[in-house]
Amino acid sequence: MSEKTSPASTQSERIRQAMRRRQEHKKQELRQAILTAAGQLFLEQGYDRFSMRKVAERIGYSPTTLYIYFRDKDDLLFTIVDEGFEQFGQQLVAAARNTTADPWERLLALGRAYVRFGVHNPMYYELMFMQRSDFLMHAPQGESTPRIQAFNILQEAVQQALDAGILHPGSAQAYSDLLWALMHGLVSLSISVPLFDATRLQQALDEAPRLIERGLRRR
Amino acid sequence: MSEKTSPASTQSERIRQAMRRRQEHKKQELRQAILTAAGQLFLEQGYDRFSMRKVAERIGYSPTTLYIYFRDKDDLLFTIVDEGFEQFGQQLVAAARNTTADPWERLLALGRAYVRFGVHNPMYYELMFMQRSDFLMHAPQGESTPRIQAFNILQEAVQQALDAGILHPGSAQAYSDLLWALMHGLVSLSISVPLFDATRLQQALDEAPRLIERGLRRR
Amino acid sequence: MSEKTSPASTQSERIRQAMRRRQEHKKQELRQAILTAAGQLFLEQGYDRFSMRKVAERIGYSPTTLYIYFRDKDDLLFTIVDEGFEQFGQQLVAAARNTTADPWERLLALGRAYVRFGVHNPMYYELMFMQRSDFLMHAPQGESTPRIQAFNILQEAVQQALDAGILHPGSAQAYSDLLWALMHGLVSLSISVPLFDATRLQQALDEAPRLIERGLRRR
Amino acid sequence: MSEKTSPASTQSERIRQAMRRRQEHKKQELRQAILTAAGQLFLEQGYDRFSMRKVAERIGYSPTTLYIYFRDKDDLLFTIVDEGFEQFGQQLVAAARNTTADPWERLLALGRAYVRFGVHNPMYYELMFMQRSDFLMHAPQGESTPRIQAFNILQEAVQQALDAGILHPGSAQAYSDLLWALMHGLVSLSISVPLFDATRLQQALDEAPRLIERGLRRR
DNA sequence: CATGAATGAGTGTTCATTCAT
DNA sequence: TATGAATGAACACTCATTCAT
Repeated sequence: MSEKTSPASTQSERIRQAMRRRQEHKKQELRQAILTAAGQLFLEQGYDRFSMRKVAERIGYSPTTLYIYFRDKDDLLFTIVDEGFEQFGQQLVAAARNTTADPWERLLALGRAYVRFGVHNPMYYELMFMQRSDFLMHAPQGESTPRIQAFNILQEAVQQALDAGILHPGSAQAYSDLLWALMHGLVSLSISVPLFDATRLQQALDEAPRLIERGLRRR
Repeated sequence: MSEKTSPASTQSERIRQAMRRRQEHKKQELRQAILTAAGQLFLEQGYDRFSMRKVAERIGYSPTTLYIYFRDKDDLLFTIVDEGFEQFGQQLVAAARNTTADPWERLLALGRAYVRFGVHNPMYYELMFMQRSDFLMHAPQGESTPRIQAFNILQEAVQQALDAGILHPGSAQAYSDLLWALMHGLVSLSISVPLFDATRLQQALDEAPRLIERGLRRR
Repeated sequence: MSEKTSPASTQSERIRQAMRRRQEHKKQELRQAILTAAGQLFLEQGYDRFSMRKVAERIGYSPTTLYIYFRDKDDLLFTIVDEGFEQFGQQLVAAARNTTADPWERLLALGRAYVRFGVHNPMYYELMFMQRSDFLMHAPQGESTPRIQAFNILQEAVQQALDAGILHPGSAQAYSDLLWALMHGLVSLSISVPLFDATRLQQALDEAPRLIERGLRRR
Repeated sequence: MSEKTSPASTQSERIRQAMRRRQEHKKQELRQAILTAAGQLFLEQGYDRFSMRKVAERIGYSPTTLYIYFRDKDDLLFTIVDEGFEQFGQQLVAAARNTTADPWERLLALGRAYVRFGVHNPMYYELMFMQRSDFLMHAPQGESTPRIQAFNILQEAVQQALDAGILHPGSAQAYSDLLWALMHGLVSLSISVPLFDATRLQQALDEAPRLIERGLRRR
């Protein structure tokens, strides 16, 4: 009677529940396997060579099976994008949290986190911001706020910096969009333009904080 | 004897020549029609829904006909991209030329020209810098310098500004990459992220020169 | 408990198994239907008018379906060729086995078997030795010895005859190649030269053993 | 007045005739160029990769032009085959003529000539006897005897040898068909079976006369 | 004579998806 | 739950050939 799950339950009820849990577990495992395989495939072959069949083949299940876990191709990509936004949001939040004291430092931290996320998760990034940015405005399954919300944090940080008198007066949105554009430009160029290689990216990144802080022009 | 086209020519020769000219004209017209239709289709449906057959249908010709004018699908896209780079290069050069005096102004003019090109020619831009940036390193038909050369002008402008002591000392490449990233970020977000609409783009653009000139941080 | 199929099995398990068997059966049937239709088409229209789509049409399935059963066109042909070599090998072996005693008789039996195979299975023969002899050097699926191995039996028979002192001394390979050429000549002429009809083939065949035994020249 | 071509002709008539001759000459030249290019293409790419377009491209004329000189693709191939049979016939006749004295030697000479033709002109041979043997029974343009006539010479030589009592008594046709089969087997194997390489062919050829003369069996 | 333009028919192949089981 | 079977739609591309000029 020490089982806490539900106050009064027969043994058979408990067994059935455990089975269901185990099944649910397995189900989640396969679901995850699909997502993982899809991610790999996407990374290796790119968006337009990505196909349900190839994902299925990769995990050793039939293509049909994928449709048990995902309504259609878009639903799968959608889910990947969701996971992407989840991690993205977390990393931005973490970056903001670690630097509560100094608003300026927080801005820089957010930028670094953004670029790091993109460079370390090109697959997510490409889906989220390059190939399927139409997903941006959809809400993740079960939630009501669109994914783009993840961005509020940047705008808030800018606003706080403005409030603290650290930035030249101006529109929080315009400032944060400029920062977004700069970071997106760096990440997306490094993803899609072979010429813009790791070295160039790094050198640009090294210079970026100065650009944001004091601009390029000498006085 | 009043016909000037060629010193000694029979009437039939002249007629034939005129016919050939007319045919050539028609041919160029159709070729252009293909390119135009391809552009529209591309804009409406996006890169991965683009197909030769749809282009053919759109102009009311058989798919086979396209292959008279273009070797294959890539050749068609290639041609579009070429035209894109042609205009792109010209507009950058023009922008640089109009502002010979002030190196700083020239930088800003280049930036404005870049963004304007991208925003006014999203189809070109998407092919050139987002979907088929592999073309960047190819040389256009008949030439030997890769298309990317169009960029030297930016780097040169940065270098001149450095030489003039207008910029904080630093790497010309890193600076110009930063500027490129910023502009590319603005253009590509406005192209592929519906949320990043004209208003936001404009507000960011209005602020951009100040960012570049003096940064965001107040002193 | 009287069902013998597997020691302990529920009824539903047995039913499922039977279903699977039936399905498997059906699948093999369709697979065979494809091969048969392919064979017919090949015979009627020849190698270069052979197409996957026509095969599909012939069996009343969509072209796509063929790709469930065969990786691609070559795989289909490959499979036909495999079956051909299987039968070919068996018939040669059987011919050799039936005449173990007399090495000379074995040679003749092999020759007869070769020609009979070719004449009775022109489709196989054409693919195996005329149109896709590149398959000769591939190994059948799952095996490692190339298909051409089927030929060793002829060379061995020649060697045995040489060892037995029945043949004029000479190279086993040269002898067996000559025999091969003679038989291939007969079969391929009868397949591809309409003029070389059954009667002529038969009359040549009747004379062949004498040619091989004592030549044409009178002494 | 020394021009002999036609008894009474004005100068203009003669000029026109010369022009026509020159044109005719040019026309024949182009026709020949087409045939040559077709031959090369055929040799390089094989029967089923042969196409009118490629021939046209090779000579630098438009595909349409080929249709001025040849009714259709088959007509072109037909013409090639004709030329093949022409040379083939000549070489056989020459071989027979050079060895008038000894009927046996003549047979061998014919065999050698046959094989040499096939090996030196695989393109002709393949069209004539392997891929388009349906042409065999057509008559060349303007003639009435089918191309296959070229073979009478072999049958005649056999008959002469029979008459001279040099061969074991038997059917001339059966004997000549056997010889044909042997030679065709050697040539066609060497053409279409990569495994049957030059060395093996040569060794078989070296042994062939003995096979024909006295068979393989030791007495 | 030669061609440029054009096409209908056809090729092998891939894909997302559904249905019955 | 998972699957095997199947398909309609599409794709890029090639070919032999015709027509008007």
